[in-house]
Amino acid sequence: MRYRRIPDETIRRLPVYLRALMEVSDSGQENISSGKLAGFLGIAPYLIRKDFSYFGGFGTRGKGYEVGALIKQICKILKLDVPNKAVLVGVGNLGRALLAYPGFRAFGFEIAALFDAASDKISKKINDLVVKSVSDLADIKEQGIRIAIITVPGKAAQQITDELIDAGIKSILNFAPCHINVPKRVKVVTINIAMDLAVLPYYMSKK
Amino acid sequence: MRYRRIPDETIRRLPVYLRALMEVSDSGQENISSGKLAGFLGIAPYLIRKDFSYFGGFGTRGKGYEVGALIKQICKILKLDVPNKAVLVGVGNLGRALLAYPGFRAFGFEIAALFDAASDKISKKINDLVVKSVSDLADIKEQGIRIAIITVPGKAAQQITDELIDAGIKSILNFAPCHINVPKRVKVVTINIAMDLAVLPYYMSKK
DNA sequence: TCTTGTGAATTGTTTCACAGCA
DNA sequence: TGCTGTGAAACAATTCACAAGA
Repeated sequence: MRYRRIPDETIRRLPVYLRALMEVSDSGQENISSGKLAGFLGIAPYLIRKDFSYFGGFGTRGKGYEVGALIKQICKILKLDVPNKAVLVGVGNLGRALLAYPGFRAFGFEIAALFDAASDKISKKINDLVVKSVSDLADIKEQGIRIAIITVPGKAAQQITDELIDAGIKSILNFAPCHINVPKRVKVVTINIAMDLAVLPYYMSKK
Repeated sequence: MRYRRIPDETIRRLPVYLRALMEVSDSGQENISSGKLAGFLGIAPYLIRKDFSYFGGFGTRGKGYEVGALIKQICKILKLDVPNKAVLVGVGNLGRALLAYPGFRAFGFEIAALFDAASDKISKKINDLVVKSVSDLADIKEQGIRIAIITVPGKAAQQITDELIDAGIKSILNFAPCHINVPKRVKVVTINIAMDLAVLPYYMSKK
């Protein structure tokens, strides 16, 4: 295939493939076809093939894809082949739930620092990590952390974002229910739980 | 504008607009232009105008959109103008965090029933709700609950989904890190926290 | 003059159909 | 025979440019 920019949608699906492949691998299977994978994932087989083809065909005709090799390849593409440290800002209910969430580790992520604004939380220890004051955010510079997870109230989100960027953060997973302004070089993914829920009644009424 | 199907992406943005408009309204402003709103949201002004235009022009040229009327209109489109009850299945860390999450209420959602599989959680009371056993899921039929939020481990997700559908659930917000099979008439939105995080290293390395 | 509303152009993504290799 | 890989077609969403109303 001649060179083409890799679609963002393809990148978004790679972790989905990765997780499914890790499960297939655990079950001992060494090969899987796009059709089988499609059954697992609810994604069309031709879309799976096209997605994989952007990175150079590593399937075998008649046989499917080699699971182990594919896992390695996707990890490499996504830069998950090295450990990734993240800082969590906002140790409320959601923040603490994320801290206990096992899904991050599976992709090689480690939450390596905690910050909060509330004085009653600062200096408390959670999961072997001491919660620090947001006024000390600059500390993460020395730890080489480039990813931040924000679970602060909307009102605080922009200021925390600015401080994180000053402290060298290069990408952000944002749970605050609002848009945050960042320089173009910084990537933001916003997860907006209430807003994802809010579309359901619309679709329900259509059926 | 001649009739056209409303894009899914437009629907997905409506709650975003709604939340911003509620803030604008709280601040006392009665009118807002697409340009101003664009500044708030990081969405292009012409896209905002096009989105609103699908529902019939309710702006005024030279002046902008009437905030109160627009809020009412979007609520009506999304069917958020009536209270919506939801059931939460899986009262782990994430489930409890969602239970405490104030964002749902702002859109008129109420978590009206809790279920879990773990016997040590069953019959416990959280926020005035008693946790029931998943074997009693059929109970929700009588309560007229049509929306479910699933925060169970991946392994349990499909079985819970099937039982929810038997119990009359029409749409699902799924936090389990896997695809769930449902009949076409049921709408599923999956939020996959770890997978949203997993794309960040890729984009970081591009800059 | 300001700002909406919208056809047309552009860009991006998915689906199809099938050639070609194991 | 089974399944990949991929151009081309179809579909979907965004961006542009500008006419027209307040």
